[in-house]
Amino acid sequence: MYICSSNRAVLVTRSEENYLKTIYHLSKHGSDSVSTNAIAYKMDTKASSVTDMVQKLSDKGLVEYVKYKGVNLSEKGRSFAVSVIRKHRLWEVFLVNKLDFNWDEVHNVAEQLEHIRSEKLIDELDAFLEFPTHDPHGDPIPDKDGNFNTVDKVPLSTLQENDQSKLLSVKDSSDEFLRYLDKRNIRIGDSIKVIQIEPYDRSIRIEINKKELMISEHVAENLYLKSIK
Amino acid sequence: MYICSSNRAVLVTRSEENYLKTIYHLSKHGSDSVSTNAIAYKMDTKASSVTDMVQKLSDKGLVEYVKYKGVNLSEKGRSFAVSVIRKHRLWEVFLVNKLDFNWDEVHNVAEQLEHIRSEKLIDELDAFLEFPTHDPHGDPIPDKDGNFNTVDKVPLSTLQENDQSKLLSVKDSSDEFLRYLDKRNIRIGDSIKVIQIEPYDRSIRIEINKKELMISEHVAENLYLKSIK
DNA sequence: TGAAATATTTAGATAAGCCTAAAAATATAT
DNA sequence: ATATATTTTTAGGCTTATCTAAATATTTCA
Repeated sequence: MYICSSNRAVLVTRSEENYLKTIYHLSKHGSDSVSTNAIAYKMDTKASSVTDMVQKLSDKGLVEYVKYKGVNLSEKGRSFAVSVIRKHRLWEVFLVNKLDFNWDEVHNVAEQLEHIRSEKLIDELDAFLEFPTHDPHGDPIPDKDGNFNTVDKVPLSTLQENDQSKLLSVKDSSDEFLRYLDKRNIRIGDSIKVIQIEPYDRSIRIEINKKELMISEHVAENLYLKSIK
Repeated sequence: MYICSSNRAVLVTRSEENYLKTIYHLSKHGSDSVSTNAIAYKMDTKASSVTDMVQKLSDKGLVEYVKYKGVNLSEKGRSFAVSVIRKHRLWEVFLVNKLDFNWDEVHNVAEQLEHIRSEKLIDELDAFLEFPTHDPHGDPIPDKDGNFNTVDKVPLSTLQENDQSKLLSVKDSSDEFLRYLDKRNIRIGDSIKVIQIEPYDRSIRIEINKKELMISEHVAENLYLKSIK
């Protein structure tokens, strides 16, 4: 019988945590291996640095790595990545709900806070925030065991005319996009109805908060609505 | 006219912050230069490492360093050290007052949190905690400008029989000592009266919370009471 | 299919922060 | 005062995480 433990005896540095997190995010989309270049691009570093690190992660059993073929997280690696994401998102909730941060201001600080090592800290923070299930951008917060509360979501750009649904999260959470949404009073949880899709450029007229608004296809691709199946 | 700015353009690494903090604490006691060995002992590192770092801090204008003679913080260095101490103590208050940490559990976590870089974060945290003036161990929290709320305090071991005063802070804030105090229900703010001093070993019988208690000289040296002048 | 383009890895360098061992300066004590 | 002990610095190495440039593998497409 195997003890398929998550083996937390492994020491993972801050830099390794960042790599694991990035690989996790990149493997959400395409379901196959993550390429060296994709990681380098996302982390704003060089491919050669990625190769070095990926070899180290492989030696530690955190990723499965085949030369020239890219990497996949191991069970252990996924567990670390999810734990970092959990911390990041809980801190974001703290910053927005308890301190006076706007949702476009939390990212840099949360990127630092996510590396604080203390199980008690994160458990107490979770309780203090009353066990939030989603961060300020609508992304789900994994629980202690790494389980996500998954809800089917689809980009607004895939909806049809007259479809109506609730804004669950944003794909792009850059300062610029979030401020764009603020300016138009678009908030997570708002109900959005597709009034008309312009065939020429696929821009969309929507109704939100009883007002009509025009958004580009690009914006629509970055808004996730609850799937209406 | 000199612009005697605190010159925050200097980049200070996490390790440098730790050295500055340690030098600050060591220069509180003896008022002259801090020796290489004293720093090494306090930081559990080697004297040669301290020499390296102290030279770097000197190059950056954060300390005044004379070979073989030790270091003193510059104005700039003191400012960084105090800023780290401010962050450390505010986080301790957060952990104890908002999360469910005991005062003997905060140190390790605060040592990590004190290095988070975000002026907004620390200002908002300060406000959220309602601008606390002291941390859970009774140590004063400097304000944004680095000013401490100073109150004269003296070790309990210097009091005379029948003297009575309030417990302001602890000198030793190790887990062991704090748990020793917990076990005897001794808390910051409690009023303590010296009943009798045993001449043989300078152990002291005190009255606290209407009960009498025997404490060793060593314990008495680690309890700071409000000076009765 | 094979040449050109692209992606990835390797080799060797650098900087930070630490180490050990040896050398040099300072302090102590007879 | 000078020999001994202690403290501090220097010299040279190590590790982590990065980089550039060159070498090698893979992919693309004519």
